[in-house]
Amino acid sequence: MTDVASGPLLRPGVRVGERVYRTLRHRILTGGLEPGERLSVPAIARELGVSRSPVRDAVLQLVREGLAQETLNRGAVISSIGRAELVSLYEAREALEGMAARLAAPHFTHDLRRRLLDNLAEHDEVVASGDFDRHIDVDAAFHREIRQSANSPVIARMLDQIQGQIMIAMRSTSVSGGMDRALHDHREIFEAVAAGDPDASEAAARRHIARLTEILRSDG
Amino acid sequence: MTDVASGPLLRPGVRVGERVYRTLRHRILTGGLEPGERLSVPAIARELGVSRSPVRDAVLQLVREGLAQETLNRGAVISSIGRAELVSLYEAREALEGMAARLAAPHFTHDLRRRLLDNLAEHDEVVASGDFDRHIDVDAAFHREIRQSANSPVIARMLDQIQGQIMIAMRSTSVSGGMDRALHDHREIFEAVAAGDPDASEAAARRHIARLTEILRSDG
DNA sequence: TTTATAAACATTGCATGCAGTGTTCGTGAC
DNA sequence: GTCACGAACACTGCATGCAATGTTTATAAA
Repeated sequence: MTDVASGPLLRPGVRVGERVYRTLRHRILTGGLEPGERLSVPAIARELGVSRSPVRDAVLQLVREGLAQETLNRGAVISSIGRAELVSLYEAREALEGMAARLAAPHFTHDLRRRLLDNLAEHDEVVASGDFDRHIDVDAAFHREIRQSANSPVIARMLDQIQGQIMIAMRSTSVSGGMDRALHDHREIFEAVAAGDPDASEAAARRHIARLTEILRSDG
Repeated sequence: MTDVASGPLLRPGVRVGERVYRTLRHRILTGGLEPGERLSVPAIARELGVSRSPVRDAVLQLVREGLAQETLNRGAVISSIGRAELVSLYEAREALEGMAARLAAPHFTHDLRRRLLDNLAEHDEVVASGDFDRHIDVDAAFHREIRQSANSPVIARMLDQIQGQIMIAMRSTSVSGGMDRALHDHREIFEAVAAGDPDASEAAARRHIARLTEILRSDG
């Protein structure tokens, strides 16, 4: 039992509701809770050893964020992300990742160069070893670096949100366009951003995402 | 007193919390509640004639949406949207409005043509009469038509959210680039979308927003 | 008059009560 | 065996209680 009350609940400065939210979000994103599964407030409260109030707050936040969906008087269930919804997510992601890369280009620093090169090196190993799970992580980390460097909090927040929903969908619909191809795309984005070229950076980032969208639209 | 319990509370199928949320959101967006103002849960509950629970739910949603900000144990206040945050909002908006226009182009219908032409005609009158408030409304309606035609629920939802925060900021920082210029931009977007040209549609929409972003970045 | 202190007050965040509603499961008729 | 019905059960959503915390006001000292 993952009791929320254990560990950093004692630390003041973090609401219990916030901790419950993070716990549930983590479970959803890592597959511990599957699409369609009910989020019973009393059951979760019992399991985590807290009252229903903070659990209710957490569930409402998940709904607001698109990770769960609710029906009146019937509570919330983990979102089932359909094909059409997933396409829409990728459309938004293409636009925002493109803009993030554009904005990151003029903010390119030595430090970012180092982190991106480290990431690409690790990605190389991962692709060579064929470890798909690690690929997912390294891939996500690359994009996170880019969007944090864009220095645009709104874009960063929206991309985080999109990322969460995509991760749910990925459990049922794998839209990998190939690990090696993703790595190749990342190198292109890196080159453009490192060169400080906003147009090329945006174009490279968009191609990368648009390719996945196309796979989604065509293939089953 | 705007008692939430009056009116459609009796109608089942709408949660009280949802009604409180809409009431508060409307007040924030129309200026009834100003940036920095506290959102006292007990006070709002008393005023609206409901208990604290649904009010608390509503306030948490507003925070989640970026319309309010909270501090631990000190509750929430209406967001003050600073210059940097506003720029970030416009950056995200540029990317998303551009993509919305791109997606709307292939979905152009006779019905959409009529609604956009109506809007442009009305906008003409409004500009001629110099009515700035109506300009805001007509302008927003134009963009709403475009993004609803994009048929991408994620993009539509995110643009709605951005629009809300921009409306707060607009009260202190007017970033109008001129009503006539906005109307001119809208005509360009209309032409491109009506022609079914995705690239031109996206480019026109982005120029329109980017111009405002530039005004923001430079001018005080 | 200004500053320090404490006491009164209000609010937050979690816990819990409860009516209304939806769901499940067992019983009996066919 | 299958279906209809109803009772038991569980959950949702709103209301309210309460300890901890923050804020404000009143009083006293300098």
